[in-house]
Amino acid sequence: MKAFPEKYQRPETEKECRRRWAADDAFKWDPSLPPASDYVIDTPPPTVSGTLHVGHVYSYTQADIIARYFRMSGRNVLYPIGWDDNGLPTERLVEKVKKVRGRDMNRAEFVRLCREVIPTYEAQFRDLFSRLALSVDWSREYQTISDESRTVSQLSFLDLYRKGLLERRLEPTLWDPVDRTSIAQAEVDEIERQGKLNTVAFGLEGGGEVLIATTRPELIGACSALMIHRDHPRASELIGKRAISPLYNVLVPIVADDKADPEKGTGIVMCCTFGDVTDVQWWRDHKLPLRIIIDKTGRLNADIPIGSTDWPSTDVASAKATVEALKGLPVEKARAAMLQLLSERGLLRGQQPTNQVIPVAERSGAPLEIIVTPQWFIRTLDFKAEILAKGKEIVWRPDYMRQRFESWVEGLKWDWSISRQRHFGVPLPVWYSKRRGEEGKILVASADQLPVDPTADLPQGYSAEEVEREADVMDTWATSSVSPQLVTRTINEDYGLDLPVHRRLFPMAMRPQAHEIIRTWAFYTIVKALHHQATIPWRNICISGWCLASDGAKMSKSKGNVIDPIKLLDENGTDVVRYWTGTSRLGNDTVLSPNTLNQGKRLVTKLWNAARLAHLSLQNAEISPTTPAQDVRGGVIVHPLDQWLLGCLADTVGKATESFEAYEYADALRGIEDFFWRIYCDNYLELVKSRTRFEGKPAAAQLSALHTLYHATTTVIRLFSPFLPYVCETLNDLFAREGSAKTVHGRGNWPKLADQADAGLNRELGETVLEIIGGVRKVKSELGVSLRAPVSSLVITSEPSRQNSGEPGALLAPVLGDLKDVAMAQELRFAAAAPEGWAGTLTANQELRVSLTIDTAALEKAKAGG
RNA sequence: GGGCACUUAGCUCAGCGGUAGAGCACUGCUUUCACACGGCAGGGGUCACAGGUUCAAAUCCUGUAGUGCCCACCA
Repeated sequence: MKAFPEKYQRPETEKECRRRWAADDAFKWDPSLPPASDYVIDTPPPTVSGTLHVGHVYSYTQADIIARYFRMSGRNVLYPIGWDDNGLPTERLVEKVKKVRGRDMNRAEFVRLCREVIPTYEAQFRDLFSRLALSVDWSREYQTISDESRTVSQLSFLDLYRKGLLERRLEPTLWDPVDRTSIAQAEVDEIERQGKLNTVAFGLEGGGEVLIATTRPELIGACSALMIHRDHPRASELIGKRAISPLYNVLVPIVADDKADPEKGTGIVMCCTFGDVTDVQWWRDHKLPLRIIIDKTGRLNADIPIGSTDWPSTDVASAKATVEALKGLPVEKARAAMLQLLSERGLLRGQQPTNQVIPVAERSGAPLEIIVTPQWFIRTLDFKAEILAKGKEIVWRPDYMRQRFESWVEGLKWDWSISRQRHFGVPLPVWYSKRRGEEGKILVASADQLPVDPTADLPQGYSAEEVEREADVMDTWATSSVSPQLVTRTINEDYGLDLPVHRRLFPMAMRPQAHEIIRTWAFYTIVKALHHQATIPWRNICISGWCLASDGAKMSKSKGNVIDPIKLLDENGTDVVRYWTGTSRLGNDTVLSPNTLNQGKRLVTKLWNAARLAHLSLQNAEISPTTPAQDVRGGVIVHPLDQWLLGCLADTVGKATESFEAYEYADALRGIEDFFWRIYCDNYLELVKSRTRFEGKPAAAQLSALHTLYHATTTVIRLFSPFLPYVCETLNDLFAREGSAKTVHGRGNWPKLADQADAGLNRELGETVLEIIGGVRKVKSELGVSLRAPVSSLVITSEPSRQNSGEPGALLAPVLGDLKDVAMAQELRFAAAAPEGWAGTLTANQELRVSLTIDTAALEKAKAGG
């Protein structure tokens, strides 16, 4: 064995471990092993859009703990890593860093800038993940914007298009007027703000008026109907009549619909194309005309065909004046202007403040508009039942996270829009024909020409003049939703680069991810697997919670409670930080608590020192340990306390294994820690010291102790190693015999239950010994003397009720020497009753005499039974 | 408005039908002999509240309140 260093040199050791893991290819998937042992992880490719977050540390470490366990347990783990580097977040980052605006540049130039900026940020993530000791296979690193990823993503497009699951449709879409792109339902956030509910008077055809309430008066021009509930007092009077919109004088039908709440506002609401999602539904249900007055930048149009046949006005001239007054104004300003105009004419009849929750774009924060543009949609609404069924086939960890998925699917209102009017993404692989006779025909790229950029390439058999080029790109989720397929490089039986590998690896074993992207990443990945192969993408999904600041609040820049993960690692060391993540189970949010970090620090130090003690005894010993089970059976480990310790260890191994198999790594950690501190360090090491180190002990007892020490220490190191990879790797190496410098994290290196001694071996004896040790410690503590203070006489008696059933000394005979040593007792004897006048505990002059009464019932029973 | 989770010692959490647990913090003691980044002992909780089931409830059921999240509505 190597010499044991005085102190644990953390930064150097961490580096050395990483070097060795890389040199040994320790974390590579081995294709030559039988497929049944495969354990494939669908690692989240982090969005490379800026700052590292402690949340990354938290969730990626949890996944790694699981990965390390499964690898050690013998699975052939494939743990890939990639970077999601395209899409809106990256564009915004590049715009910030380079101080440019993507929309003012041509695509090629902007993409060049993106590719220039990305590597710096990827390097930061690579550095963090590597320091975290993620046991990923770095040789499989990929980018979602690489040629290969673009090919796979476009293959996914081809397959869905061919199956009719992906369509180009001209229809209302959620629109971000700041980023000027269509977005998906999943990218919608909400903000709360103060708004005003305005009561506005509409005229009635043939005289009279009707009052409506609206928070968006600037959309009066887009009004295509008024909606009223059947139970509204004026329902019978109004339904079927036509109203005249103020300022535009457009004739709009008054329509009955039960979604109009008679209690809200005036009970009569205008339907505009489009103010919100309900408008879209009304527009569809009642086949209302489309009246668009807002453009893609969120401003009011100048060109509004009022007066045309499907946009009739009773006073076209004043309508045009209104259009003229509002043209080019952004919605907020148009709203103010409109209210001004209404109030000048006495048409604004009331105003009351109201708390509004309005939908905004997640990325830009801009209030959304709903705009009619041609976009590409993946069909989801027609497949809710199938998607839900697939969700039920997957094991959600924790199980309740499935509910979030299900309520999201049940609440879907839009198909999945994947086209984005942006630059840096995977291009939609299509053109539109301009050939005579097939104008507008969609020309899809062929599989063999991928990856394709329609703005640069052409469809086979067409000239540049014959096509209109699709300039949109896919949303980043359209690509990251095939993250498993990016790894297998194959979509399904028909499309791909490596079908045999895909057949072997897909569906995968496990997806780790955070809960806030269940509605996006988890959902989209499930949809893609369903559409491509009618299957689930993975058998398990592990949902991690959030990391909160130490005050329990969400970390955010504005609160100034953000912690830099690199600093956290510098200050504490990776193992300590990983310990903290390991104490929190899947799905639970956690606070970054100094207490827990401190606990981890203590553990690492204690582990180091306990190993050092064992090492001191073992380094010059000539022993050849086999397994705990064999050494007990083979008569090498003969001492009852050694057997007891190994029995406890077996129990710990069994429980930890069981917990890990259920993905309850936090339970496993707790059990391992419990054994390590309470049984192993606090008691066993104290008990065994004399037998290993003092002269004059029987050789058999010493050999027994040394073997036990070796087994217990090396097993504990392996048990802790998924959590504390660096210190465990280092310690494991120090105990390695010459020429066997295998990593502790190697496949199959998890302690096997079959190799352990019998669980619970000599349990009663061990517990009785602990009771005696505890009793002596308590006496010494209460008397305020050192634990090392010698005891002149230690007398042990049984509980009064047991006193007739025999001498406890006979039962404890084999461990008397150990008890004497650990208690520092010069004399140890058993008595039927406590000696007269001792009264349990006492001191006399310099002498410490201790009398303990213990319950030996269990011990006797065990003796009798065994 | 619907759903989910949580509410246990000052703090962070475990326990989930059978005498209240851990770590940190607190108090006292303890330092040649692995570790003072240690050890030992101790104080501290009517397990959110109210009902119910049970021989027995922190644990199961019902309801209430608070916290967080998800979803929906938002004229």
